[in-house]
Amino acid sequence: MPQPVDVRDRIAPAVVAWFSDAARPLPWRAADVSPWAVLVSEFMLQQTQVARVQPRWEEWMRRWPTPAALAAEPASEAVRAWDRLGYPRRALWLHRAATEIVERHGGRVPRDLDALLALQGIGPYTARAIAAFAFGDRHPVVDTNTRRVIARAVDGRAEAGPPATARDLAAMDRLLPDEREAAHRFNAGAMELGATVCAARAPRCDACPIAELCAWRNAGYPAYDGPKRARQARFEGSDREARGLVMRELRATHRPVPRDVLAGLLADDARLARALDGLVADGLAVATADGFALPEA
DNA sequence: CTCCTGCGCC
DNA sequence: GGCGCTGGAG
Repeated sequence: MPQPVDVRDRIAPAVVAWFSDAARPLPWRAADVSPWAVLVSEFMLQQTQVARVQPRWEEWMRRWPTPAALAAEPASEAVRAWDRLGYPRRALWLHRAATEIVERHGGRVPRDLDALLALQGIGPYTARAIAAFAFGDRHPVVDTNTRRVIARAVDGRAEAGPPATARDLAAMDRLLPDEREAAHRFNAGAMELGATVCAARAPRCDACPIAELCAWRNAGYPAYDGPKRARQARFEGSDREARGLVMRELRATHRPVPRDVLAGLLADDARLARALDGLVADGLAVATADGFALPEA
């Protein structure tokens, strides 16, 4: 059962108060970081945990402190420096976004939501995260953690179910304080709560600042009855693994890698062929006379 | 095994 | 709305 409005209105203040003590001191949350630094962190954090992102982010900020600095280098360097963060298309997108920022916005990260959404690799989540966290503007920021917190605290369900962007944004907007700074802190605090306390597997309700307000807890933790999320396919032996192996090889050198060298990485030649096709289609690899290489453009 | 600050494209 | 995309940690 959903919460009555008066209970719902107590959620944000409680989360904001909790967050002022509980916030992890992540470097991209420091007061003096640039919007570009926030943007880079948001790209890296798409589907990737904080602990893995932090060292890569530090390196990137030292090497490319502005969009212009990154745009001045070939995309191959971005892919190389992405290292093993996973989903290497994000490195390509980030490089492209830097170029677009230089071309369209004079090298400054735009503040306007539609301008942000028009950049490569920036979708509904990342655009609002940048507007909210880098510029302090009031927008609902909804990631997988926030969706789970809302599902539990407001809707009384154990899981959020499949994403529905418009509905998710509206749900967060209803909880969001009017005042900018409070909205900013609630956006960040709700994500933090989902990441550190209201965890998917093992929620720590004893440490939760809104436990007494939580519809799911107050209903006795009913089991999730919605659509089951699809099982993630096995990674060993998958095409994903093959892509990763090829990319690791391409990143390790500045010269084209002959196809037979790549074939030595994989017993299954059909799998290699699919991986190469996919990587070329994604722009992550280019075929040359001497083999495959990272893209320079 | 499941989960992770999503996105672009079909 | 559904699918594919990486890799590591718990």
